[in-house]
Amino acid sequence: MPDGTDKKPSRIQQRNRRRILDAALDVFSKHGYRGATLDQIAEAAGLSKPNILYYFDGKEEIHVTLLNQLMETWLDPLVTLDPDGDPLQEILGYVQRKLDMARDLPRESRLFAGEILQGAPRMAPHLVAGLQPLFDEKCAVIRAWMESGALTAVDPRHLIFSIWATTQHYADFEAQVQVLLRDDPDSHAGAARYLETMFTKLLTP
Amino acid sequence: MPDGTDKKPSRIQQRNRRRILDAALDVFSKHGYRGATLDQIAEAAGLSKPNILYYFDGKEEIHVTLLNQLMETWLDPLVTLDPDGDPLQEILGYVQRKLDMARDLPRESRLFAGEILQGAPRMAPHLVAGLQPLFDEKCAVIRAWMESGALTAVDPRHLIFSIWATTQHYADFEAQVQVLLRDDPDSHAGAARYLETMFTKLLTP
DNA sequence: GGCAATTTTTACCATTTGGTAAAGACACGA
DNA sequence: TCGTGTCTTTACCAAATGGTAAAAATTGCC
Repeated sequence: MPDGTDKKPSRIQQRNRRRILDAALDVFSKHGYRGATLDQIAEAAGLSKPNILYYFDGKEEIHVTLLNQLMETWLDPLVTLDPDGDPLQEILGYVQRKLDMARDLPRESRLFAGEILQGAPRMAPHLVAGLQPLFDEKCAVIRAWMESGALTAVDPRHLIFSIWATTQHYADFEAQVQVLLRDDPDSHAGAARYLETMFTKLLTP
Repeated sequence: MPDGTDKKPSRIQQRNRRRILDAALDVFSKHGYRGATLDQIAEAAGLSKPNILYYFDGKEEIHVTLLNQLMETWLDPLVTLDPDGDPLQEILGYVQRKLDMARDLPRESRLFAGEILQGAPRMAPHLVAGLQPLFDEKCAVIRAWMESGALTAVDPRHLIFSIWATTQHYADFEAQVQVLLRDDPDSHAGAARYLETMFTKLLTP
């Protein structure tokens, strides 16, 4: 097994670890943690099961690694929210970025959703250490905007929840959305328009 | 095994089937379909595993039974949407009912969310046969309200999605919400106020 | 109480699954 | 080209899990 204290992962190591993580993202997001098997991941990665376990200590480590990597990507749009920008445009831009992520990274969205749905057994520490401070900080920013009169005053916490819920819904509930929207050629644009309207009307007098 | 063609299920049968389904709802909603084991369900129900299999043909039948029962409960608030009522009040009432359901039936919400998240493998027929027609019907009702000028015109499909997403979010992502809201004594009321504001501002000029 | 039908338990089984040991193949610098 | 460290395969294993057979216990009706 590649020692955890290694200085330089070889090219083969980098390539295979990436392969494994990509395959695992596929499988975990499709079947959930317990529903995914190492055999499935191995086949999707084009490697043997013992070979997978040469690169990772076990199923759980693969899952945790994915979750860790995901955190950064996932929080990035919120990090980008600029206290010095135009309040409404900042919020609308955030909504847009989250909606684009739901379209472009549905596997990541579902991996995250599955983990939270089960009570975040492998992610609770990250939520407290990573998400909570950022959430509080941005809530304060939004609250300041509202107190300055730049935005209609609503509870910033529920505002953020509603942004997460409405955007991620298109990835997490895709199976349902697809049945109900049937052959809508560009539902993404429709969702974008709808959400822009909704949050604009909410936040302006 | 109790014959499927039975006329009258005995009292014992009724009691034990109910126990099993309640236990299974607990376990399935907490761990997902594959994550749940018959042993866990059996223990939660206070019965032995073979005894469980005396009442149900297998794990899958228990799951499907739950899903079938759930459909009715789940769709009921939307069924109640009255074409002859006051448009805004009807929508706001629907939001309220869905939010109450997220609080009162979180297990059901998570069971449903988990099933959809995995691509609705055991529910796709029900979505097409049960949900789709109702969805289309109510979209038409809402569209008519909008065309009559009683509500601001937006895409009714995305409106309904946003209602589902924002309300169910409080049940499905409870682990996250709880971390971020920490010791909010009555977050339900806060969510109710926020959502009422949001949908009112969206749907009125 | 006696007896048939229902319900529950005991004792299993086959498969799946996460994981391991150790031998073999391979890469690459001296 | 040789040898050392890296990577991969083969052959397993123990535990967990969905499920079954059949005996034992219980219920409910006459």
